[in-house]
Amino acid sequence: MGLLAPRDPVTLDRSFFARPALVVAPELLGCRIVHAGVTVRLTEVEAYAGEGADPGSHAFRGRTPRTEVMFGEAGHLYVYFSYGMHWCANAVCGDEGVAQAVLLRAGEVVAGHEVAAVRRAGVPERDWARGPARLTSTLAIDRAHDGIDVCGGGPVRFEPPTEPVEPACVRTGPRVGVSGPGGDGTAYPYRFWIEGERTVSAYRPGVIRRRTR
DNA sequence: CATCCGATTTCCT
DNA sequence: GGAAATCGGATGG
Repeated sequence: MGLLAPRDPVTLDRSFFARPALVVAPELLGCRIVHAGVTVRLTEVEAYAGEGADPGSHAFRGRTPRTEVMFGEAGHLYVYFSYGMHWCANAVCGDEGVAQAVLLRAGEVVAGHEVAAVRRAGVPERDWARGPARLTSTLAIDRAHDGIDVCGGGPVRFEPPTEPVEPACVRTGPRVGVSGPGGDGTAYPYRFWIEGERTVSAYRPGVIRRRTR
C-alpha cells in the first residue's frame, strides 16, 4: 500500500472509533453518515484531543455534565448546542476515560435528496451540509441524539466510502472557529478535508480571546 | 467577501 | 451574574 494508493476499506465498528481522534478523523473522510432518510458523505472533519491536551476542546478543563459522553465509550455521538440555536455532532473516539472526538463539519448529500430538500427548504443544495450545524440540521440530529451509540444498529449509523478517497486529496490545516489559546489554529492543525470538494466550509479564523485568567 | 447580530446553554467568577 | 460559545443567515459592498 503505497502512499498514493487508496486506503484500505474501513469497517466502522467500535474499534474503528476507539483510536486517537487524530487517526480516526482523516479516515472518516468519504464515509457516510445516515439518519432519518438522508445520507451525507463527509468531506470535512475536525479532531479534538483530550482533557488538558487541547485548549479548543470542550473537555479541556475536565469532566462536566455536558462533556460526560466524550469521556465515555467510543462510537457514540457527542451533540452540543451552539450559539443559542444550532446543534453540532462529534463522533467520540479513543479509550474510555479519554475525551477525544471528531467534529463532523461538512459533507454532501448523496441519498435522500427529496427529504433533505424539504428539511432545508430554500437553501441551495451545496449548503445543505456545508457546516457543522447545517449538517446536523439536514440529518435531523439534535439534542435527542447526544450520547447515542452509532455502532449498535441504532437510528444513526456510519457507512464506509463507496469509492475510496485518494490520500493525496486529503488536506489538513487550522480548525475553524476555535477560540482561546491556540485559537489561530496554527498550533492545532486538526482539521481535515477532501481537496476540491465544493461542500468544504469556508475558513473563518476563530476569535482570538484574551486570557481569561 | 465582510460584517453584523441573533437566541440560549454552559460553565466560570 | 455574565462572558463566551466547535455557527449561520441576512445584508451590504
